[in-house]
Amino acid sequence: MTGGFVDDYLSYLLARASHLVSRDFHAQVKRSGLGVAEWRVLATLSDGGPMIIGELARRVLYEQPTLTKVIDRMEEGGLVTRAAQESDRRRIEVRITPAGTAAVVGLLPAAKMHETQLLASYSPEEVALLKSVLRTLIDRLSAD
Amino acid sequence: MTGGFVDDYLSYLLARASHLVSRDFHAQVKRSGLGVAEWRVLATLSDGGPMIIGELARRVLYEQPTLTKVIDRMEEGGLVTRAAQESDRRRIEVRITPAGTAAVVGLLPAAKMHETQLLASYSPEEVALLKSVLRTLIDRLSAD
DNA sequence: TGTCGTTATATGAATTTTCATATAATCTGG
DNA sequence: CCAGATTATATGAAAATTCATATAACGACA
Repeated sequence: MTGGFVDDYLSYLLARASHLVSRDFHAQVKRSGLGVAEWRVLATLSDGGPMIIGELARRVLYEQPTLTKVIDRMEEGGLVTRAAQESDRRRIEVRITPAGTAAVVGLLPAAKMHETQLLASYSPEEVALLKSVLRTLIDRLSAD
Repeated sequence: MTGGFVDDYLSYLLARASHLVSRDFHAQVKRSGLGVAEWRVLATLSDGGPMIIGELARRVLYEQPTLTKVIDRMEEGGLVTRAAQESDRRRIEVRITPAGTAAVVGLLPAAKMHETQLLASYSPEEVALLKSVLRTLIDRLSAD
């Protein structure tokens, strides 16, 4: 069952850890009436302010055409608004609405709590190193 | 751009690192004529031998009905075969074919090389701790 | 200012994925 | 041995995702 190539392969460890770590919380997200895509968009916007489609797509790990359709649905549902920037009307700024904020406000502390529980059995040094390695990987691979 | 909740959130760091780490290699997989799902299935089977649908679905991080359809296509394409176990005919064993092996055989060393390059700038201790934390997270969350 | 190359988002058709449930085999208690 | 509960996979309709490309706005330069 274990011991082969795959079980020591970084891509697989990351994919599986990511999958499992998200699983329980994503179930909670769905119970609250949001999909995972909506959760990611709202968490990102509520965290960092308005963002254009392309940047938001990179942030939430979707292709641009996929995100455009997610935003279509969310705009329809009143969770976000869409408006072209004055200075460059190609750039469409997505902005969270009060309804969107209301939809995530309860999930944000739940997410923090979920993370705290997950990491409770590791030392602060281990957690710091884990996050540091992940962040440097991300930074390096984002620079394209 | 940085410094908010999301940028320090473990789920997000894992998802983004996983996404970026896989991106280049997945492009290579697609150039070789396989999809990501096919690559994962073939890598898993070539690594660990035949496996029933349900276990394989957990391994490759797909829902069971999704994997059933992936296996439909792969069986159609001659990459795997499907056969019920003697002892329990509900359990369908998926087995890699010579054609399946031929399709992944070039990718496996490429995957190893990709990982080696990614981790080249970290110390062995950092790599060991990273993988150890990921594995303990996985083990803990798999136990359900 | 008009044309060309570039960047940003949208769209449509085809594929893939999901959700709920059907089918089928096995197990369990009486 | 039988009826109901459980487990494993398959199926079908609906939804989401992707790929290629269309549309539209901007930038540079003659």
